[in-house]
Amino acid sequence: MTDTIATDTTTKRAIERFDPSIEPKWRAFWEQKGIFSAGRRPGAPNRYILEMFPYPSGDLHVGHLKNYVIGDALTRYYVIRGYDVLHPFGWDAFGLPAENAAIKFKRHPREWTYSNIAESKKSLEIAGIMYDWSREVTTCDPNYYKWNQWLFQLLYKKGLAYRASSLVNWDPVDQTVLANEQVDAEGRSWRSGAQVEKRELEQWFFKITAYAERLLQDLDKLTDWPERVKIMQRNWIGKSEGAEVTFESEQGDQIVVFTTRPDTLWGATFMVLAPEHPLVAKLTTPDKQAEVEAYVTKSKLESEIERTSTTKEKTGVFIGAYAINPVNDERIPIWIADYVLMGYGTGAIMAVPAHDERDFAFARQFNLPIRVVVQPEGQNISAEAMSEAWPDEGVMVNSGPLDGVPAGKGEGQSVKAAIAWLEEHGKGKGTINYRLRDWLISRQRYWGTPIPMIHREDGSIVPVPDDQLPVVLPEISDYLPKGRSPLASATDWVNVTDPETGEPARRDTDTMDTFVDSSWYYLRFTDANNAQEIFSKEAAATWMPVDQYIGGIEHAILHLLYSRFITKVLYDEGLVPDDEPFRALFTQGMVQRRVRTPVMIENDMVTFPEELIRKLELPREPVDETTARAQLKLHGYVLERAGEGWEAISGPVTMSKSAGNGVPVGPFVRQYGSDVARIVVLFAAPPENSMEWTDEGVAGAQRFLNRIVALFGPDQAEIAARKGRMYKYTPTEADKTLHRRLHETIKKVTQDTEEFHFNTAIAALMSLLNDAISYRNQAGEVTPMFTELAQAYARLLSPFAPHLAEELHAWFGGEGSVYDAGWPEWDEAALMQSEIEVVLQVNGKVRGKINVPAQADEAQLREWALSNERVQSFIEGKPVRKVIVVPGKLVNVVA
RNA sequence: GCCGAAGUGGCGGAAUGGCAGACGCGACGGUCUCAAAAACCGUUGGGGGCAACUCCAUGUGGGUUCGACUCCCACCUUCGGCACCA
Repeated sequence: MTDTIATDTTTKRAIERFDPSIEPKWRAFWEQKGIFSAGRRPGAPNRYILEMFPYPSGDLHVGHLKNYVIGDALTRYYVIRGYDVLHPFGWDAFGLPAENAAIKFKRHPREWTYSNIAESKKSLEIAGIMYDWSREVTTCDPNYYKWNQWLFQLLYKKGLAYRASSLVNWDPVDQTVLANEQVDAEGRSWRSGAQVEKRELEQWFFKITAYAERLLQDLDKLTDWPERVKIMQRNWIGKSEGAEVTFESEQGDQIVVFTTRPDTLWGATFMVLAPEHPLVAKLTTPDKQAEVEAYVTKSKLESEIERTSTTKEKTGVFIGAYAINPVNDERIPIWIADYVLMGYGTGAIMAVPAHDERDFAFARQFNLPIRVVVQPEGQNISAEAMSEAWPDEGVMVNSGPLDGVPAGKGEGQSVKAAIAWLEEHGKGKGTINYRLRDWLISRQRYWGTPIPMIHREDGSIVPVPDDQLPVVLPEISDYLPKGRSPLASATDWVNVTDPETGEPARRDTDTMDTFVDSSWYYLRFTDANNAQEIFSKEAAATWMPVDQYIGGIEHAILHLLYSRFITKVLYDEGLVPDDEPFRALFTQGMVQRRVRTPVMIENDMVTFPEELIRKLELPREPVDETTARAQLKLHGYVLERAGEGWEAISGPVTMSKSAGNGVPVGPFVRQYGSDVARIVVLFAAPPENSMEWTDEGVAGAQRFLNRIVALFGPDQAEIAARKGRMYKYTPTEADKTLHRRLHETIKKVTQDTEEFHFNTAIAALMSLLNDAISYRNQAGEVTPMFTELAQAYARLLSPFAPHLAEELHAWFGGEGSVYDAGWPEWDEAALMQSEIEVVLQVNGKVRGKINVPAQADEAQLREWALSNERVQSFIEGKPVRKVIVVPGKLVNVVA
């Protein structure tokens, strides 16, 4: 920090720069003093701040850092404010990627995972992200997954874990079953991207549907969650109210349908079953057999994307059978069609083409009858003339007991009336349906928590007794996926004796979905080293719920919904104090960076590099420059000169290993400092937005820290010498102004930090720095006011540039850590100005400004405004109709 | 198709009913230097004017208001989520 590199010609003071080599000593200092250890301030109000724990992917780049920098800034803010803060870290270490990497690099998943953890941890330490490492958890450690197994058994005992055979999502590449949440809209696996197939398998499920209503209702309690996350969860839970109505086939088989419009039952003209519906085989008449089987087979083979495409023409087959409409005993044909999904409702619908868009399209496609039962007000629609369904309000017609009732959901309206009628006549009942499915947790893979259950020879299942947990993942040599769990090949491990009878039995060979591991890890942090329990009630009561959870929007549904579910289960068990895990949620935006690819230009002809040819499907043969630019532009690329050669520069894309645009943490921090990286990330954009990482942004952050050092560095001894002394002096105007600016800044930084407006908090600190520099240049010496400012500045900087803040604190004679120095408080009185500027408007346009005493009242302001020359000239002698006076702000004269 | 968010200088963004463009980046001019970099000083929304100044301007069109980036209505565009959910 002492390397003088130039001389400022105006003040002849040595210029110093921010030196990143000061950082390691402060990290060691914090570590040694335990500044960021939870429980350091017993009795103080506490905070639990948590970033979503990562999958250990090895070397971190600065894009990974953003999440941690936000959490670290908040942690430091609350620590300097005097809170006892829990800020722990861990590793979501189980899961497919380790196994896939193990297969690819021929290393054991454990070895690969732990070496990644060591590397990632080093990056975080170098970056000075401070965690209470004594509470580190690693999900692939038996001391952790033991409690995963315990949790599984708790759910089992409560009837919330069950085994069932069902049609499940099968990923043919990763060779495993996936949860619904892990399959995207196009029917592709979240990991492998492969088209998922449907298979009938026996699997373990968690009964999350038992909590559907609470998961939905309690979203309203989460006032500090982003609205869009809550909306996504609401949509995912997908509650709809309606009725179940029982139809009967002519042979007497009961066919239950779910409908949200039981009022339109009288308009049902046919019925549709999902192709997979269990009654299809039984009901199909012999003459239709071949046709129906062909259709069922075809729809099984069709990919999810083809099947669910909304633009597709409706397809279906009449199965030859008829059902009786329970409300009017009408005989209606039964069809199968793939637009009816087995996974929703009952897999069977009554079709009311007049009032449902899809049924309408189907009826038109196959010439099925349409009957109007809701007549829109003031219209008289007829089935023949309809060009689209009428799903809206009107009055019920052709509906027996419902005729004349207004169509709608409210009291005294058709839906309620229909449900009442159905219940009274025993033909159906009001019901609520959710789109949420139970959580399928079995995985036929090696690298996960073994499911702690034992299968007896008679087919029954018993849990592994608690005192035999954990069921340790066995060592095997071949973890290649093969359609059944690789664990099945560990025969010594699989073959056990029944804990109750001593008879030979077999272990369950599947492992748990990694989302089970991450659904409760935040609870383990409260008591991470407890060998007796999953966590103690007291520890959970002390810290839970998490006060601030920070992570990516990509977990809006999966992880957050599962965590809420598990917390509710544990709450019902009396183990946690609150039935929601995360009081506040913040979803941060991505860090992006442009990708630069060198391009060959010879004789004005451009040859694209191989990687761009493949990625953007560009021509292999050389093209002229204009064509090249146009082709690149289509993909958001520009062609630019770079030194001697040329580069194709992409638009900003998320930093990632695959895009090759990550800036590694280690080298960056060593060259520029972690404080620079933090300022870049926090200042560039609001933290919820994505931000572009640029060299200019880095230079700007560096400049800011350099200016701080250049201002305070040369004066450090003098500032330190004045520390704690009280001065009696008559403040100059400049003193008063700087004092006011300091307190304005304290207020703004405090408020902005609490609201996650780190970019404006840092802007305020830059602004104050600019003022302080001007002040110091004019004063020409270290004044009492400058000393006051310097002391406060170090503390205000501490959440954002912690190493420099600690250095400043030490320079200025501070004892111990800046984080024990307390956060500066602003003084409202200091914000007052004796004289303020008031804006004068004529007809809403600014026409002048006057300086007036701050306490000037309305009458005075009015007087001054009206007598103002410029105001007069704009009134142009017209009569003044109205004068609006906003004391302290403006006067608007309406003429 | 449904739901949601957003649209402000060359760029990131600031201002949630009261001076639009804080802070930063970039650009331009200057100081220092043999030169460059760094650093420092200044200018920087657009039009008009020698100037004091003035007009226009926050996606588009309307409205409410003394006053609208901010509130209301309609539309356009972009992004995100869901999507044959009965």
